Formats: sequence, C-alpha cells, structure tokens
Amino acid sequence: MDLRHISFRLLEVFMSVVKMGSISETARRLHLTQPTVSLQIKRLQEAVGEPLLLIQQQKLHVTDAGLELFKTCQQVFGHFEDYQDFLTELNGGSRGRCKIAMVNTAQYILPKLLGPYSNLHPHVELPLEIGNRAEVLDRFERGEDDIYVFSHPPSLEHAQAARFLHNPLEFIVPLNHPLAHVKAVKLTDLMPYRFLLRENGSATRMLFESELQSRGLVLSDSVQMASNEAIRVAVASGLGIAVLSRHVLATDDTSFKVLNVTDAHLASQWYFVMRTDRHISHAARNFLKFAQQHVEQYLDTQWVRNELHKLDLN
Amino acid sequence: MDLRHISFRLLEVFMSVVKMGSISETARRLHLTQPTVSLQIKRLQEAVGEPLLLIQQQKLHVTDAGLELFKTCQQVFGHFEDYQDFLTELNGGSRGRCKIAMVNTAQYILPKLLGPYSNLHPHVELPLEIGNRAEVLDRFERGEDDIYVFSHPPSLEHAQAARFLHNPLEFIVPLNHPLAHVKAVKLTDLMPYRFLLRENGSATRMLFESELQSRGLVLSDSVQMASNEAIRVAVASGLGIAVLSRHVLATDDTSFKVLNVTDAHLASQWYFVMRTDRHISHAARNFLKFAQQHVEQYLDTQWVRNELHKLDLN
DNA sequence: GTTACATATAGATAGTTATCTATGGATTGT
DNA sequence: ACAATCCATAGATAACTATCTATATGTAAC
Repeated sequence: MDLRHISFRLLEVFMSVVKMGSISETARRLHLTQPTVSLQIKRLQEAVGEPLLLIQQQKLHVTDAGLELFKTCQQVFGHFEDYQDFLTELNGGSRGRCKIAMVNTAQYILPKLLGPYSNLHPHVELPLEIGNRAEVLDRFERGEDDIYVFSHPPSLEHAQAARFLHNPLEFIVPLNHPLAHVKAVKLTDLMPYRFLLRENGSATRMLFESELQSRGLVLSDSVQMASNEAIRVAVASGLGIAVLSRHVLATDDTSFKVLNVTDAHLASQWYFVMRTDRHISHAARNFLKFAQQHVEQYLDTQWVRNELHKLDLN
Repeated sequence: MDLRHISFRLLEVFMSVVKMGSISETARRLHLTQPTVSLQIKRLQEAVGEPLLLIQQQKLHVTDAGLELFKTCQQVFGHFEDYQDFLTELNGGSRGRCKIAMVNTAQYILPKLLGPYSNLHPHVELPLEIGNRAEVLDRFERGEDDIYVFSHPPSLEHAQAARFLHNPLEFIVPLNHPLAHVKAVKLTDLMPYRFLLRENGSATRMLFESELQSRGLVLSDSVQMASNEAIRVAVASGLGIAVLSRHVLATDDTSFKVLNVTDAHLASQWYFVMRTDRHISHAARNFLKFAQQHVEQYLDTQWVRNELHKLDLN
C-alpha cells in the first residue's frame, strides 16, 4: 500500500461509493461525473494493491480488503473531526458534533436530555436521525452515528450498551369506548376490539405481540399505522384501541382514556448504544457523561434506570 | 481545516519536524532540501488555518494546535499500519475467505482436504456451497465463488481446470438381490432391474446414461431420488439397484453389495475449476497450492490424479 | 431486441504539487 | 564584526491529479 498516492479526497470518494453501493450514485451526490469516480476507485485500488470493489451483475460488492479499508477510513476521519473540534474549541467555545440515531418512540423522551445539554453547549451540533428499528439498525451496522438509542439493543459484539430509562406500555381507548370506564380489565377483554399498531418490527409491537403469543391470544382485527401520533389521534377519534409507550402520552391529554389492565404490565427499556470499533466523537462521549449525571434531573425519576456508568467513555 | 489540501506526505514531513525539532535536520533525514521542508510546513499551516510551529530564538516551538495534530497523525498512521498488517495477512493467505461451490458428490471427499487446511489457517473463512450440477454451474456462470468442484468441467473459455481425483462408479444391489452373490456380471444383466437414479443432470447419471446409450442399452425401470444418501438407503432396503461414486460408499458398509461388473468401468474425474476473468482471493489460491502439495497425503492415494500444477496460481 | 442503466476506457486540459537552486535575513557564539 | 547556522522567500520545472466529454461495453428489464 502506497500512502503517498492516496489523498483524503480519494478516501472520501471511496467511502461514499461503499455507503451508496454505486459509482454513478456517488458521482451524482458529489457533483462529479461517473468516469471520475470510476477512475478514483481504480487509482485507489492501485495504490492499495488489492481489489476493493467487485462488480457483479451490475451490483457492487465490497471485498474484505475494501471493507477493512472502509473501517480504517471511518476511524481516520473520526480523528480529524476530533482535531477539527479541538481547533474550534481553541478558537473559543466548546464545539463538536454528536450524531444520534434513535428509534421513533425515543423522540418523545430524548429531547428532554438533549435540550438542557444543548443549552449548556450551544455550539455542539446535534444532528438527529429518527427511523424505525430496521433503519436505525442499518445505520448502526454501518457505524454512521456516534450514539444509538434502542429499546432492544442489537448484538453487542462490537458495541456497548447501557440502560437509562424504563419504558412502560399503556393501553388507550377512545373516551366513548365500552371499556373506558371499567375500573380493571384483563388483556383478554381487549381482544375483540380493533387494534391500531405500528409497522412490523417496531419495538412496541414486537413486545406486545410476543406477550400475546406467549399467552395464546390472537387479535381479532388490527390496522397498521405509520406513526405514534397517527395512532394517538386515531384512537382519540374512535378508530380503535392501541398500546403505546407511556412516554408518548402527554399526562394531561384527555382525548383518550388509559386503561388499567391488571394482568399485563408490558415494558421495555431504553438503551444508549455505542460502537466500540468506531471512533466516537468527543462531543458524544461528553453528552453521555452529561446524561449519566443528569438523567434523574431531566427525566421522570419514576422511570429512570441509570446504568450509564457501565459505558466506557474514555 | 481543509483536508483536501493535506496529503499524507505533508503529515509525514510534519511529524518528522516535530520529532527532530528542526527543519534542516528533517530535510537531511528525508533527503530533501531545507526550503522544501519549510514550504511543506507552510502549506500545512495554511491548510489547517492555524500556526503549528513557532520559531523563537532559533528554536522550534510546537504550538498546542501542532501538538494535537501530531497526536492525531500518530493515531491515523497507526490505523493505516494496522490496515497494512491486515493486507499482509490477506496476501499471505492466512486470512481472508475462500468460497467453494461443489456438486453433491464432492462433499464426501473435499472435507478431507478442507479440514487440515482450516486447521493450518484458522482465520480463513471457508463458506461452502453444495448443490447439484445445474446449481453449481449457475454459480459458476455468475462467478459467485472462488473455486468450483466439478466432475465434468464446463466450458473453459474463461476458466481453468485441473484434475485431482479419480472418481470410480460402483453398482450396488440389496443383499438379497439375485445378483448379490454372482461372481462376475455384465452390464446387460442389470437392465431388467429397477434403477434408482439421481436427478437429470447429475454427473453420475450423465456418465451412466451416456454409457448405456453408446452400447444401445435401455433401462426397463428407473426411479429418481434426490440425494445419494436416499439412494444408498433405498438400495439397502431392497427398493432397487443403483450406480454410485465409490467415494460415497463407506468401505465398511455391509448393508448392500457391490457388484463386480466386468464390462463396464465407469469413472469420472474430480476437477478444481477457477475462473480466469474474476478476482480469486489469495486465500483461495493458497488453498489450491495447499491441495497441490497435500492431496496424496489426505486423500486415498489409490485414486489421486494430481494435475494441479496445471493451474496458474499467481 | 430494444431501451435503459451501470461501469469502463480514452483523450484532453487546467490546476496543483513536489522538488530543486539561488538568495536574503535572523540569531548565536567567538 | 564574522562565520556558522537556521529559517524564509522567489522562481523554475517536471510530474501528477482532478476533472471533463465522448464513447464503448456489458447487464437487466420490458
């Protein structure tokens, strides 16, 4: 491998190609022409002395050497980003960036931590990615962000995770629902009604369905909806009933009724997850330290499960 | 900081200057002239947008920004050294992947080579694909694997092949079969009986049928079965007779009888095949070199036909 | 078989970089 | 003050790089 013939630009282009999985697509994104990108890759391969990408059936396939180089690049650019942060800090003001990817439901609680943190460090950029579990998992696999928020952490082979919040699920029904004024109901009582559910793979739905299955219950009718808001509004307007994270429900929202289901106490946990094989920005570590010290202060103490000390933040 | 105007060479020179504490000294060490080094440093400082070195009283003083950059460089070069190590292992064939696709029958003999090889190189991944001839041929056409094992190699326009093992076929009958205790039989004697055959396109069946056709013989009855095991078991339980690769038969298996057919010595050869128009992993080349040197050692010498030297493995 | 899309190759050009030689201006020690 | 060092600047050049346009080639899909 001849480093002298490798420029950062070359690596940047290479990384983009790996991420996009396409030379043409990369060309478009970087405002280059396709031959330019092809040539860059070719040159990089020559400099490395090893094939990095194979083209088969019009699909790019990243070789082992290519994948390893990609990881190396992530680390290297990470270090330069840190250095950049150092420089801006040197010029006054703590800065940096902390990229967080979270699953949909987390967007209701994470801001309670992000807000105070952002006030404390106004120059830290906090780009947030919000997606369903599959999307976030995908980003996690590629190591695109500094921190991930999951309720069911993925394989921890190259990552560490720590719990910080209990996530109880509640059953809600329209105000005029037959069960709305029943003091105590059982899970089976709910089965005859139409359930509004998130898409398959959402953590809430997974949890609910595994509970049903383990108890041999089957829903008589269910409708899939794309977001928690949609479900909340739909329940309020009488379209059906639903199970939602308590954190999604404003405590003073009276447009629906929360049931007291005595024989089902569903709950998951929120985890902060960070990769151990990727460079984590200084700002991100800093945010996690902040979280470790202040979760009790900014989140409802009743639900806090602060295990963030488990994370190695150095 | 503008990474695009920073090259690894620039950083290398910078690191040397910091280590030496002198521009002139660095110039001498790197076989450059002093102005060259001065200029490099100047350029780097411009790209970083921050002074890195101060000259005071004829002494170089490294600024904070400079020191931090130095640390960053150490990390970055460290990552590339790691990557270099990875590449070295990859090239030495002691790491990497060797994808092999083989036809069904080969699964009885190839492991005898793969086992010892895998012990020798535990970091090499060995994903195996086992399928019938059509499936393996399909993979071959698409170039999905590094090595293919065939008994009748396909068109060699974009591939090279070399024999390594003789594959004799045997006729087997149930223990209670009329022919079971006949000392010597002829092929025509077998025609009245029901034959259990692999699916159309299997190498064994192809070989057998072409032999029949060339001698104008026709089977009176045949049944198609999906696997060699199924056929073996079916023969043992008296369902019919069959022709199978000797390598499929355990020598100590007494649940059937092997016939002595005096006028038919059917045999095919096992070939390693590799495409010439596709990148073949170092690990794969390495495996073939290993095979070339050790087939006699790990396979029954009686059947070895080692022509692997024909392969161009560089 | 035609169209659409992806990648590869060739040839051209403007711009950048690495490097040199020659020279000038500091600082230090004698 | 002078020599010895050290670093900075200027000017020159060959080599290399990034990028383009135009075109060819190879799959996939209709």
